[in-house]
Amino acid sequence: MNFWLIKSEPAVFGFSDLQAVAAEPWNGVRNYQARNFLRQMRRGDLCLFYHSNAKPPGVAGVAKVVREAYPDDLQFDPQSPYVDPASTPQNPRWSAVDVAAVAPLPNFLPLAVLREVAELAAMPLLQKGSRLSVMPISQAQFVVTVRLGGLDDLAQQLEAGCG
DNA sequence: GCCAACGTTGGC
DNA sequence: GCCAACGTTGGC
Repeated sequence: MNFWLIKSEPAVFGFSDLQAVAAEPWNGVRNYQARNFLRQMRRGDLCLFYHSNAKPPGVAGVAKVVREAYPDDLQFDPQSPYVDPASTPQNPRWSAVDVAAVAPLPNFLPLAVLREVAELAAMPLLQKGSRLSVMPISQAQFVVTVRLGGLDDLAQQLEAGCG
């Protein structure tokens, strides 16, 4: 299993919005590096759900991948701001996955708190200039984060290897 | 292929 | 609102 961090602006789509639906297409990603990470996602992979452009920004919950990469519909939609005229159904440029909520963090973890955790110092999110909306993280980083966030059971399951 | 200009992200 | 960092575009 792999672990990821995905960003969303809560004013647009926050973790509570994810909890309100069975699954949500993670589309509109228009950065090649982020797209390539989307394509590496596998069913069952777990994601930290990060609120960007928020007050405060931080990790709000845990989500999981429920459908692996498929062509992002929005690239063909002339009405969408995410349309890409250079993309064709025969050769789609952009991908989406579907994600579903697993659990909210009982303790929301603000970015400022994450920065103080030594075990998380290498997380891509915390690197200078990091702007990717989808990034890989290690299992250790995921476990440390969800434990800090109050999901002790999930942390324990993953450490026991039966996650 | 270089690089300046521009747009976007996202914390503060 | 500001601005640093980064990606993309397009002229040459």
